[in-house]
Amino acid sequence: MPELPEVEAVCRRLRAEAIGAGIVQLRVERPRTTWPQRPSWVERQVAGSILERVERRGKHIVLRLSGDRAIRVHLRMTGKLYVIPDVRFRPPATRAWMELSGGRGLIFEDSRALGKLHVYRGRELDQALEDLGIEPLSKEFTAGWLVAAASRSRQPAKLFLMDQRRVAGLGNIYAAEALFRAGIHPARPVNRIRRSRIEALHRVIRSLLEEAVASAVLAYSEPGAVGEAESFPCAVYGREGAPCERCSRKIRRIRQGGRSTYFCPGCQRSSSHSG
DNA sequence: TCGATCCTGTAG
DNA sequence: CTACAGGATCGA
Repeated sequence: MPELPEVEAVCRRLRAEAIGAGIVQLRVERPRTTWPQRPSWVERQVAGSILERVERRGKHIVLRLSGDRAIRVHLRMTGKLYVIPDVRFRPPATRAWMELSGGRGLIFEDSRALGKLHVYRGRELDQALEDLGIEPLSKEFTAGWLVAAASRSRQPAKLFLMDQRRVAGLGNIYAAEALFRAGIHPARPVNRIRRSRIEALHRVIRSLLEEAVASAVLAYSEPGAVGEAESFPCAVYGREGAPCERCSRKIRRIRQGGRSTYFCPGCQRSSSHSG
């Protein structure tokens, strides 16, 4: 379920609930979850360590452990990572889990089982993350950076935004929402978009993500909330056929890179001369 | 740069 | 039954 804002919410909650906890044991229920690492090896690396820090890089969750170990979790489409009070009561779709000190459980639940969990020692983690692009909420992500990156690519705007090697953390929803706010047609090659509009795109990516993080954190802090942060009010995503909130034209859906793209044909024109 | 693929669940 | 799902990777 997660893009950057939801992953960020998960990280914050884990920090509040699990920092300092001992990891009594890790169990991998599904070998493919840690592939190509062997489950038995992964389990051995982690047992007996302390959870010291929780970090986010793009859509990846990094659990820093004592003993110079790190766990990297990617939730993909349907993954959830959360603490339960009693490790004995695990949901059916649990793909991996940790017994924390005191009998609590850290659960990696994932109905579609596309999510991943890997363990790294020392510097190995940096290698695993080296292909990831810039953090869109960092100070390095400037308008100038985006203008330069866009000028070097002929990719359609939406695929450009979703390319994790460029900007890390945007997915199908927030890429579409950002393009709507910036008034950019999702199929438009990024190197043919006016500079001022790329600068606008930079601004809306920031504000959109900040809003979405706030919204996800709020939704995810509700008691009982376990994985969902489906609270963000989308202007285009999932609204095919509904009227655009700005111009009342019908939201359209097209296919890009095998995925659905939603956009407003009135607010996001193929030519750069839209209003 | 595209399509197929990895999986399971749900909606139509 | 088919289509689709907030992701990423692989081979053609």
